[in-house]
This record gives sequence, structure tokens and C-alpha cells, in this order.
Amino acid sequence: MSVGTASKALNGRGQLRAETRDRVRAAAQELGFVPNAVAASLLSGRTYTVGLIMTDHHGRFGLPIPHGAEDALGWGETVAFVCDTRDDPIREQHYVRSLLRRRVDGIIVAGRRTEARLPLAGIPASMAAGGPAVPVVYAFARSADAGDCSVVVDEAAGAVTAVEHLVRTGRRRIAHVTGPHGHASVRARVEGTHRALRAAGLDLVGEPWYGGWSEVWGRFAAAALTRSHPEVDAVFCGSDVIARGVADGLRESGRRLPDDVALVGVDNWAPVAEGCRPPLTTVDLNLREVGRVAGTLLLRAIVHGTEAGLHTVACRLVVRASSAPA
Amino acid sequence: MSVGTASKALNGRGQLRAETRDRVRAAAQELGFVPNAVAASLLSGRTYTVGLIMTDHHGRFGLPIPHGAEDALGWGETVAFVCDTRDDPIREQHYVRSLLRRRVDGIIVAGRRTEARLPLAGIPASMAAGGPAVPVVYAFARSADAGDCSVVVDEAAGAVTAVEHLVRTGRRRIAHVTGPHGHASVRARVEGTHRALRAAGLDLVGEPWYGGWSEVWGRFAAAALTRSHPEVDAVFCGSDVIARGVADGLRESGRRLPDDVALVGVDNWAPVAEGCRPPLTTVDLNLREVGRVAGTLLLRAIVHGTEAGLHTVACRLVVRASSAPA
DNA sequence: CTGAAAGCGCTAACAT
DNA sequence: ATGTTAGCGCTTTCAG
Repeated sequence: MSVGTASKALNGRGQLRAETRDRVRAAAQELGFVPNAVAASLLSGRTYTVGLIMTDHHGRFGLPIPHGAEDALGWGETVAFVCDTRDDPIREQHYVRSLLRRRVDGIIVAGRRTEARLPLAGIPASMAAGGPAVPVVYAFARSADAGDCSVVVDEAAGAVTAVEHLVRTGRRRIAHVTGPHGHASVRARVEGTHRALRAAGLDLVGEPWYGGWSEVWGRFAAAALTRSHPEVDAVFCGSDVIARGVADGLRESGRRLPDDVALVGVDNWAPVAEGCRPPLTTVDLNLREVGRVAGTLLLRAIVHGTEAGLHTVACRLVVRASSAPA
Repeated sequence: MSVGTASKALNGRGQLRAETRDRVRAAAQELGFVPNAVAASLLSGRTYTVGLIMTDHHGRFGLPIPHGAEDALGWGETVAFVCDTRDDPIREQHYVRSLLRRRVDGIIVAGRRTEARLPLAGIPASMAAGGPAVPVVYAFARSADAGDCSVVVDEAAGAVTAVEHLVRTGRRRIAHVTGPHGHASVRARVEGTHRALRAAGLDLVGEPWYGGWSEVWGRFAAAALTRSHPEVDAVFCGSDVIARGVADGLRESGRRLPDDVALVGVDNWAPVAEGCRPPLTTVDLNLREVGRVAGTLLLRAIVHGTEAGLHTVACRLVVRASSAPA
């Protein structure tokens, strides 16, 4: 029995007598033969392997993206090397080199911030082997180079959805309590909030309240807000954690939720949104879908070349009790 | 210039004139040469690759373990294929086969439950290539086969630490509100609680309160507890989320925290523990350390053979305001 | 229909 | 000190 024949039998290629093929397969089974994908890669030039570079695997935002990417990459057909750079450019460089040496078919770069990031350093346009560049897809944090392929969330549209929901359920005096002014996410949500209010012929109650991403900030802001703007009947918050603090703060200022004030958060972070009293209506950023789209685009890029530009994923409003009609 | 010479130059092996070596390296740099690790693996038999099988990457418990494993595996020296089985044995099988075909040097299996799990199916004692079995290390959820290598957390000892802390800070009437009775984690924590109380000459206030892993349950239990056992001056909770509910429930029953009642949770899940009022004292399960130990053991197993048996990681008490001395 | 041989990129042993 | 060669395990021609 020659190795060539065995190869054909196991891969169902070439012309073989059915009996021979079955005999080979039986023998392989018997011997516990496991084909060597490394050797196959060497020949085919494809490893069916991708790199997944995460700037903060440890933060919770990192989670849904690999999950979605895995959905797209298939049940182990293509498998991902997960690399957590911990926001360190040195580590990132190191990982990129490692991935290139391992001849990954492509790379997904997942960031945790909305701001555009520098393109991956050290991806040669054409590798020594003479092959084409390794395709790269940026997820959540887009590349600053518009010629790269990025998958992003339309956060401003998410804010619009949230505010439209509040208006539709009868709220008119809407305030916005959010995170640090410096974050692109924060600015996008403020922008969307203003746009939706304008479209409804309304004005924001007071200015946006900028602060930290914490419950403490939410509680503080709620207390200040009810003092300066007692007429407020809804608060759109920049995150679920902030919203949770706002909920407690409002209750302690004597407001009933949702009767007196409705509340909407962002993130749909289950333990926080469901533990909130009342359970929190919130904007889900669809991060898993971001991962899924990034994975799909990467697989396509590997075969057909990169589809440059921005690919946008929509947010989804998850309605819970905190925003029942007044 | 022969390929052999180039190889020696780049890897610093063999005898070469310094000038030749430098010339080769310069040329490699110039051409953007990236060595092919796949080809090297084929020859050396090692891929410097491991599989990281997670039963729920999507749950938050999955997170710190890969983080710690990555610490141990080094900056991309060895890199991990992360596979999320989503608790599906079919997917698991599929991933195991995929990893074996890719000739990973070893596999880490990380579970999210404390109960022992079935050993990985389909790991042949000796692969067709004639090589030795692929080493496997189980993390958090140990293997049911005592001959396997597992890294676990001593959760009972964690409970002991928590209760000892409460006793040391002057509490005498301690209750325990926890999760579902069926969980091994829950039973271990109950056991540790009883052990520590007995050692202090105390009895648990009432029976353990078994329920869900939710805030709602914690709030309900706190209300019931203050009714049936008004003398309670501390509650050890089976999780931070439960503790958070208990905190709110106690406050609404008129208890001041920590003056009247002290509170300790388990998980040290920052957003929950820090958002709690007052911030929550809690038992950190040291999952990152679990991952780090698993990674270290795996690397050692790859070189020197598996160190069978149970390797235990200790918990760590993180003291915050919820347990200030009465 | 099956067997033999070349070659993927690299390293290690040996020859020069 | 450098060049040559064999072979890692596989697939793919091309001959038989």
C-alpha cells in the first residue's frame, strides 16, 4: 500500500476502488491514525488558522467578539490563536511576528475602545515567500487607515434608538448621564441623543453629565440632576453600570421608576441590567455580531481579497421594565 | 549562499564567520524574510502551540483562566488555540480532533463548574506517529480520572477564610445565603462555613439558604432572614451577586451595613463588589492563578511528562467596607 | 485503478 | 567556515 493511495483514500480524491478505500479507512481507524495538518499546511500554503489580537481580553468587552468570530470560523475548520496584548505595543508587535511566523491565514484585531487605532505594525505588503499580504480585519476599534477593513458599531444610531423609544413611550424631559468626555463612544452617544431629540422637537434637559463609568458617578449625578432639573422624566445613560447608579440615586431622591422617571442604559450587560430595580432597558451593542461579521469578512478576504472600508453593525434595543410608558 | 548557512546564521547555530552571519541577517531584514514556523514544526515535531478548551468562554468565569495561562505560556513563545465548546460534547470532540491534527504540544481544559468532568474523549494513549500521548491539564473543573492532572481551587478553604474573618471582626451570629444546592461549589462553601464556625465554637444562624445565583434571590433571602432570625449580625454569601441583593434587602429591612450586619461574598467580581453599598468584602477564587499554574504544569508536562493528581490553588480574601468591625 | 517520485521550507548531519 | 543532502508527512502529478 503506497502513501499516495492512502492519501487519496482518506481524502476521497482521485479514482479508487471502493473496497480499497474502505480498507485504508479501516486500517487508519485501527491504528488511531491522525492526519498531520502541519505537513498539509506546508504543502498547501494555508494553515486554516487565524490570529485574534485583543487589546483587553481581560475586560468584559473582549468576550462577545471572539465568540462571534468563532461562530463565523466554523467548528474548528479554522481555529484562532488568541493573543491578549494588554494594550502594550511591544506585546502587540511580538504577537504579530509570532503569528506571521506561524503563517496564519489572517488576523482579526479587536479593540475595546471606539477610537480609531493605528494599523497593525509589521504586516509587510508582501511576505518573503512571495505570497500576498496577510489580510487583517479590525473589530470594534476601527483602523485609522481608511484603506483597511474595519467592523464597527453605529453607537450614535444606538443612542437615537434609545431616545426615540423614550419619546415614543411619552417622555419629554430627557437627560443624559454618561462617561468621560474624552471617549469617542461618549461623544457618539451624545451626538445621537441630540439628533433624536431635535428630530422630535425636544431639547435635552440640561447639558450632558460627563463623569466616570461607575455606579458611584450615576448615584451622584442622579442626586444633582433631581436638584437642578426636578422636571426630568427620563434619563438615557452612557452605560448600564451608570444607569444602575442613577436608578438608586433617583429612588433615593424620592422618584418612582419607571412611573416618574424612565431609564435606558447601554451595553445589555445581563448581571447589571437584570439586577437593576426595575430591570433595565438598554442598548445592546451587538458585539457578538461584530465578531461574526469580522470573522466572515476575514474568511472572504483570505479567499477573494480584502473588502476595504467601514462595515457597520446596528445596535439593538432591549426593552425591560425601567422604561414602561409613563 | 546556501540555505544551510542561512539557517545557521539566523538561528545562531554552527560555526560561522561573524561577518557572514551579519550579512545574512541584513539580507533577511532587507527582504522582509519571515521564517516559516510550520516547516520548522514538521521537522522538530514540536509546534509550540497548545489548545485551550473552554466549556464557556462566554460566561465571565472563563476570562481570568486564559489570561493566567497566557502569562505562563510566555509572550507568544507558545501560543494557544482557544476553543469554546459551549458545553456541547459534540463540539468538544470536534475541537479535540482538530487540535490533534494540528499537533498541539498539549491541551488545557478549563471548565466553569467545580464538579469533576469526564476526561477528554479521543486522546489516544499514543498517536499514530508513534509519539507519546498529548499532555492534558484540567483547570478549575478537575477530571474525574484521578490519574489526570488537574488544577483546582480550594473553595472550602475560601469559605473558612471568610468566616474566620467575620469571627475575628467580632461577629457571632452568622448566616449563609448561597446558590443552588446541586452545585459542588455551593456544597464546598457550606462545608467550609460549618467547619470554621465549629472551630470558633459557634453555630450557623439557621440553615444555609439555598437559592439562585441572582440579586433577586439575595434580596428575598435577606428579607426572610431578618424576619426569622433578627439576631443575625453577619451574612456570608455564595457569590458577590447574591451578596449585593442581600445588601439591598438588609438595608430595606432597616439594618445598617456594616454596623448592624457584616457581609462577605465570593468571586471578587469588581463591578459588582465595588458598586455594592458598602463596597463588598469578598473571596477571590484566584482564577488567574489557576490558569497560570495550569499553563506552567502543561509546559512542564510537555517536556518532562505529566505530573498527575490534584494541584490546589488557595483563595484570597479581599477586605472592603462591608465587613468593618462591628 | 495503484505505485513511485517530487517538493512544500526548514534543520541537522555530513562532506568539502 | 561553508556547501550539500536527506528527510520531517503530506499531496499531487505522472507512469505503470
